[in-house]
Amino acid sequence: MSDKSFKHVSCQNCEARKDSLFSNFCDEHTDTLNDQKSCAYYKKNQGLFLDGSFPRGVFCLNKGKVKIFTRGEEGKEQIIHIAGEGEIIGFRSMFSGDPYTVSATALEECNICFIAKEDFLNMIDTNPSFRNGIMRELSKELADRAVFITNMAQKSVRERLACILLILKDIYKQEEINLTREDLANYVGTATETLIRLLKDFKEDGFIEIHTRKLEIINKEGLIRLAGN
Amino acid sequence: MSDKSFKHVSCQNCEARKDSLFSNFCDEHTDTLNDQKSCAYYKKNQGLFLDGSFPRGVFCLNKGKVKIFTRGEEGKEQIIHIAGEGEIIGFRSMFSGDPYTVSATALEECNICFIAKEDFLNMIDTNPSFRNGIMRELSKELADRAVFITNMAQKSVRERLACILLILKDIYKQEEINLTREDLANYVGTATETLIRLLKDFKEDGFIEIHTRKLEIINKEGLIRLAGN
DNA sequence: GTTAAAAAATGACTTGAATCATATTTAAAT
DNA sequence: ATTTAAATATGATTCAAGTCATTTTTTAAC
Repeated sequence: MSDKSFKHVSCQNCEARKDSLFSNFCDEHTDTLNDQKSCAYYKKNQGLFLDGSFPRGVFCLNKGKVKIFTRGEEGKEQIIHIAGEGEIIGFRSMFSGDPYTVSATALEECNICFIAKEDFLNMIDTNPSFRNGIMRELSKELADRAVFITNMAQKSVRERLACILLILKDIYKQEEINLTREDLANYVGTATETLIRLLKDFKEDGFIEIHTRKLEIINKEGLIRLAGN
Repeated sequence: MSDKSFKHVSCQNCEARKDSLFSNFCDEHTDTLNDQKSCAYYKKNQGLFLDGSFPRGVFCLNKGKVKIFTRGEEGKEQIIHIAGEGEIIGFRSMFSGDPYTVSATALEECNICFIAKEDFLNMIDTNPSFRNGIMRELSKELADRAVFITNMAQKSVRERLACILLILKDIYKQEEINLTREDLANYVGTATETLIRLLKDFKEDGFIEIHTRKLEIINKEGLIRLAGN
């Protein structure tokens, strides 16, 4: 399962790249990218980087899911984002000389490529359309986080869970949502016990099906109505 | 008070520019900026832009304070940020073709310059050091918002109020903090009544002094301890 | 297959903070 | 100065959601 089929995807043939900010690279740029990147396998719960450490480059997620999180005062995680296939991870910290302010950990077996800071910044400087893509992405995330803040401030835990399940649906697509209850609670911003109780409610209300730890959304419309945005 | 002394600051002599992303513009670039910008006076509660409308350029705050906010489901405001002198407002939406996702309103009498989208984007394309400054700023805000989300999720209203007061202290500097209780509540993410009660507590605990609507922080250390980060 | 450990679930209890109602103060308008 | 409206303040009540304790289930390790 975790054999070499996981490793050394070429950028030219990378399916994930089609959904990524590298998607409109010309052949030449793609070749260069392929030469510069290195490719690695991450097992479940393996960290990509830690809050406080210094960034040496960016990660590009070929296969799997990665959680991006901060830690609050008592060390409790707050998940800020879950990255899916094709996402570039950690590019926000390329532009300041500062250490990471978030941590990233593989949520499942992942295949992840790495591009050194120098090469990445060179792409930014020399490829205006790529640069624009990056800036657009930065802005989009800024907008997403404003919504996240507002939801945290104004919605009930129940409504927030509905929101998060809808977000996860978009990330996991046809796959079932596969997160620990604790991770899910740390994304919604609630206690694990509360989250478990709400999942039970959602099951009884016919919004989701629970297959041990995996979740399947069976009434998206209902969740949208509940989430209320 | 709100006479023409407010208007037509030149970029060359602008005090606010020294604290802004335009600070290391060379003389030539500063002259160009000065030619391109237009200058306007905003009265209290006047809007700069509204969520959903299309951006036509960026605003540069010369004097005053501006709140950046979203609206939740029932129209309740959530303040995301309060901009002070020298801040460029609305540049996040320059990079996508999308409408604003937040609104901006003057909190007091303001003097605000405007730079058309085209001119601004031209600066980004032709001035790498300015561009880097902008990208650094985008990243910094992204980091700030991750902290904001975590605080919302994990801190009590009391702790959040302490955080926000400290943030406001940095924005208002020597001035007293001058916000309605409602705005402050909409920044902390709580009900106005709860906020009022907590301000009273903070006064009794010797953290702040209340001069009718204006707030003065008299025990910063205490607030830092309470805020806990 | 058995054991150990981690994750998920349930119950009982407590409380922070929201809501609703109303009063008082401050600021703005005439 | 007087009226009106907006902002601030206070009291009473309710409830969503947190915490702590314990049990059951699932997963991983040997």
